[in-house]
Amino acid sequence: MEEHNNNTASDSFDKSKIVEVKPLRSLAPVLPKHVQSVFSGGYPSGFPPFYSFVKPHQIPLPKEPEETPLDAKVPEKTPVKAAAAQETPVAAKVTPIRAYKSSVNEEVDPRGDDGDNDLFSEEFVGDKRKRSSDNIENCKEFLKRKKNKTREPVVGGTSSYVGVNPTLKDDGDRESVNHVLMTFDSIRRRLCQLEESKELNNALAIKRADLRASNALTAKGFKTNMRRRAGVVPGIEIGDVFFFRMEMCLVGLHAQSMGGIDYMSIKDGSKEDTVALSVVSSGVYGDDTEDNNVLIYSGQGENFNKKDKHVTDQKLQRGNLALDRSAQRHDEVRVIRGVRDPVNRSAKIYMYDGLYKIQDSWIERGKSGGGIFKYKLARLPGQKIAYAAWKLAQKWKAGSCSRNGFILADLSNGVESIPVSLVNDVDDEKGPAFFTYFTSLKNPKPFGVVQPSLACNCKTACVPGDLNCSCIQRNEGDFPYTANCVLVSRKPLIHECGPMCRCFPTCKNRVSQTGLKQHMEVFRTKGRGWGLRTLDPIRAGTFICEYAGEVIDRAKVCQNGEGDDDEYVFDTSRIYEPFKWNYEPSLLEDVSSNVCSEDYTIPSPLIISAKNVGNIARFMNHSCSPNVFWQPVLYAENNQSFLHIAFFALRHIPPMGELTYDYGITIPGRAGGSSALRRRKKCLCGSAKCRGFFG
DNA sequence: GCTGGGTCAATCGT
DNA sequence: CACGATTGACCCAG
Repeated sequence: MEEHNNNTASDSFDKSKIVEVKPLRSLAPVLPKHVQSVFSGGYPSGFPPFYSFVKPHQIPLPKEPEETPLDAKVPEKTPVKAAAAQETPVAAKVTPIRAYKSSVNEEVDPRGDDGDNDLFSEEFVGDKRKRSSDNIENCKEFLKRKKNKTREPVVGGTSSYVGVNPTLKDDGDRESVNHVLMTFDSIRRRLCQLEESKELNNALAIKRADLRASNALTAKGFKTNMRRRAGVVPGIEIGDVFFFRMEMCLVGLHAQSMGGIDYMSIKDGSKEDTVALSVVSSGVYGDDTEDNNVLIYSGQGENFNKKDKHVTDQKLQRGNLALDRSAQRHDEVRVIRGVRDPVNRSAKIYMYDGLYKIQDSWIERGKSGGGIFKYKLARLPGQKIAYAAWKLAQKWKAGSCSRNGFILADLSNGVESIPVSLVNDVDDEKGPAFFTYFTSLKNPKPFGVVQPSLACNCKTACVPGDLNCSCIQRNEGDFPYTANCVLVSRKPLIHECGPMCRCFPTCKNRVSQTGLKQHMEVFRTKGRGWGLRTLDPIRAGTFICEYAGEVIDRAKVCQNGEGDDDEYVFDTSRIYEPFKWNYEPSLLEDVSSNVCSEDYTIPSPLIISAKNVGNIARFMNHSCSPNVFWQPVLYAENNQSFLHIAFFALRHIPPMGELTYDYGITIPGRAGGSSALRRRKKCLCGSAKCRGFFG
């Protein structure tokens, strides 16, 4: 494999290219001060506890809040205060959200009155297909009932699902916000999967999965921060990103599903008044300015009537009136910046950019001649840098702007199709210790299970719902990814198409083999060595990278066990804290679905050392509230199946967000060496749910 | 590959 | 309680 050592070639599929990075020092592990049982008590049997995600932003960390001063113009002290001020003002500790397993359902039998059953049944043979068509039936039935305005039971009763604590429905916190967002997206992904697999059969399409998912949650009262408020929304942090307007509705950031201005009426003594709460800048009216702390916002109202071709002025009513009143009272208005998604041109990404005040308003003539209200909003000083950081990141990506601490443009030296920059604006370290950049596994061992047919015979690309595809068959009939290449559900094992399959390399069932898609950066953290962060916003379920390195056996780990040699070891046999990521079928009325187990089944442990050979994954730090998870992926090469470890985004990750995953805990006595505890490192993740140790 | 028009639709206020 | 105003998300034609 190593004979072609050509760094200049740019074929990202060629895993054999190797690049050398200058040797430098590496960070020694910090040893724990005292011994502690990490998972003391374990979990209630039967269900995994839900992660807390209390402090998902690793930048800035509470202990080092001024890390990454992205904007030199901001005085050094202000961001610190801002970060503290932005801390959700939760008065009392709220009981954690309970997760419990869905019991056998007693939901309404979706069959009966619907005559569409024939659309789904014939072509499918076997148990799984039948259940799958039931799922579709259930969804359709649910949607039909929703249309007929049938009231769904609220939390409690016989329908069991993972709900929102009733006390958090009005006033939420970080945990409830993340819980709602993750549940929303899990359902949305599942609906996409159902829709895409159904297209082959010409059946009724489930369009607008975002709206359907929102319906499903709304029907169950699965929302948070429903009390309308001006100013800070508890649990929502400046810089949070959203991929659908509905997401902002569900967590109380902006209640209008379409309208750009959210407002409410208030009673001021005997007088009724109206206040603007938030605005969503769609980024299409030319509302961007040179200064990222200023937003020119256009009022609402049709300016040009297409029917009678009549041009009208905007009226000082509704949202426009609310903005006017808020301007007079100097109220704070939440601002959400909408930006067109460069990856998916028809989609938009939204970022919460904190509180602004209306400084000025005037009327302009629009292109068609009608009067348009304009509002100048200025960002309140002292808030954590968010939208401006995103803009800066875009400039850095384009190389159109110099930056502090810049060391290397591409750590992978051309091996990745997208450069991986190296920066350190923290200390004098000039780079990580020597290693060889490589994007897959060296010396992999064939997977222990004999597969009857390792490859599929699809002609161009495997199509969701095509049950003749042997790769889809091995995924139990489900296509693991949506058309956007987003993972739908965690599974014990994902079967991808491989080099032996007849389908093209562009087949959507090869997500983990297509290389880096996001702009990544290796950066110096404060106190945690090097870390990995993204310059692009990443949506939940997105493939990030494989854990590349040399496959080693346990004896080798023991042998290397002293010192910091095991710092770069990934080991599937560690204890990993379980968490729920997949959709909850009871929320979908998808009750007959066989929900994927989220327990991985790996017959023999896979141990990978990225000490000498590896990719960006080796720089990802540990967190007890991570935003990335790993997933075993299997595909065939040279008549044998090989297991790979693929990393996916656990939730949306904002630009400049650090990527972290749970390193797990080494089973005592198994790790080799005299004491397993020796290897454990003090955790500095700063999460509220921090276990204190990892490794 | 990109744009622009068409379609469907959720939410809150009136 | 129904309807209107708003315009996002996505699709398809050009």
